[in-house]
Amino acid sequence: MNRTFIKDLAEHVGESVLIKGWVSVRRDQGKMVFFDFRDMTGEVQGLVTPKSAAMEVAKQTDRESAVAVTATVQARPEKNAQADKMNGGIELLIEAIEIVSPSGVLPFEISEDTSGINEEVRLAYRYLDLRSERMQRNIRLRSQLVQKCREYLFAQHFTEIETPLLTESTPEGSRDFVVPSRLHPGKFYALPQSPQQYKQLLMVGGFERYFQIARAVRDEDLRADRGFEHTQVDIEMSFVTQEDIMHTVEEMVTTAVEAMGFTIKEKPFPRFTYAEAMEKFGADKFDLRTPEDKEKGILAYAWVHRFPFFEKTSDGAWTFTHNPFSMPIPEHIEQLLAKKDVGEILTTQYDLVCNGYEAGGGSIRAHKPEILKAVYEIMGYSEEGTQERIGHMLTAFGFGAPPHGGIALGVERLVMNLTGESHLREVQAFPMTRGGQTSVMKAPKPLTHEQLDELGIQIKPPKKHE
RNA sequence: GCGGGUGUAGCUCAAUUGGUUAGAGCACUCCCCUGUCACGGGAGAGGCUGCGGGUUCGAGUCCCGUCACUCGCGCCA
Repeated sequence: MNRTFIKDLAEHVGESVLIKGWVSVRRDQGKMVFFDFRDMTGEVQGLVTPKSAAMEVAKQTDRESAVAVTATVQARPEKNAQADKMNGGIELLIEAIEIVSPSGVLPFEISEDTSGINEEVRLAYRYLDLRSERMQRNIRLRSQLVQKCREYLFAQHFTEIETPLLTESTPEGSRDFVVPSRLHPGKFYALPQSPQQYKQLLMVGGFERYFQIARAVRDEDLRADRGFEHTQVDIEMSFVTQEDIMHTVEEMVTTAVEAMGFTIKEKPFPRFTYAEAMEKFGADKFDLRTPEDKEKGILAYAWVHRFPFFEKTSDGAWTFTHNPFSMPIPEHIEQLLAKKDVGEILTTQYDLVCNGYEAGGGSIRAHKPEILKAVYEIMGYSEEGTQERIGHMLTAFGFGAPPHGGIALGVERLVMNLTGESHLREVQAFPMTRGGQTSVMKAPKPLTHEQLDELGIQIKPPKKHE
């Protein structure tokens, strides 16, 4: 017999069916035993009557065991119907239960919200935590969002391209995660903080419209809304203006979240200059929702643009505020090339804000070598230093580089907005603890001496604090 | 790196001012129960109070150290 999905059972009243899934709960009344069964499509009640041959197995069928159940679908007696529940009008009259895979005693309760459970325990048994209703909903919602974005982008003639994971350390930005090279002892790859340089090179490579569901990794201390790893919808387009990109992103986000049944507070997304945002909200990210909006789960997107390009570091040097590869706004190009009034130069950077979070950011890039060079000069790099860091980009831009720009949207941030979750871990399948330990498995771990030798790495004994 | 919070049964928590045998709910085991739906009723098992040291006649409780988890700051183009 073919398996029937639980959501389709109502179409099979009077028929014998085979379902497969898990036991959510068993209610044993002695002569009669009730079950709630669950598969990826839904839930249904089953019952074993006194004369059923399944009674003996039913008594030993524990919660969360994987089962295959043969049963007749029947309408519930009227007084026992549950109108508010999925399949509340039907039930399964069980003929046989096969315990496909039994479950031991659960380390914590997964039939209720698990957010109150100790994080270490949840993550040690993350595969059980993932069975809980809330985690199932969050992870599926995440998948749907990515699907909708992909559908939109493919419809707009984007090409999905993967960029390398083992790459070069970026001198700017955050601390790199590094990977030792066996073939080149003493040398290291870095994991990407973003596909920034590769996606720009893809523009030089003639793809014009690129996207990637990209993993990005940064070795900075964790927060509730920030992990070592995150995923971004990474986009880059050629022969476009800032308006074009903002329009495309806005349309993608709107199409995706509205297709999923969410409501957006204001369209087109309101825009604030950085100066306006700082004056009005005291921050470059803010929440435009009223208390009623929050209750209704409404999404309040907004753009922030016209950021300062540079800011002073503590030792008085200039550094970029967002992205050194950005173009200044058109009317400030001369000023940048002349390196005049550096603090007043504005960048083409635009950030997408939603419900108080920064959901993404991007810019028009400097595709002309002299503009990029000027940025590095302002930041105090010598000719040689600039060549060392970004000489390959300057070279590439010398071969008919199209004007281009893009954006990266944080998938976790977007899903947090959709679900109302305030913790990154609730929208990632296998997150880390705040201390950087992985779920289920216990990385990071020491390497064997053989592995270390092969990599040419010597581990110093940890420093003793006096 | 800094600051706050937490750590007691498998899970969530309680335990008066430092005081006798550390309790409860859920989960688990056994018994009873033919319409339950977080079923119900009865009985039972289950504890290195994170770890180490100290103060005290006596420490889950006070002190010092340490570890883990967590929230924020620094950091995060």
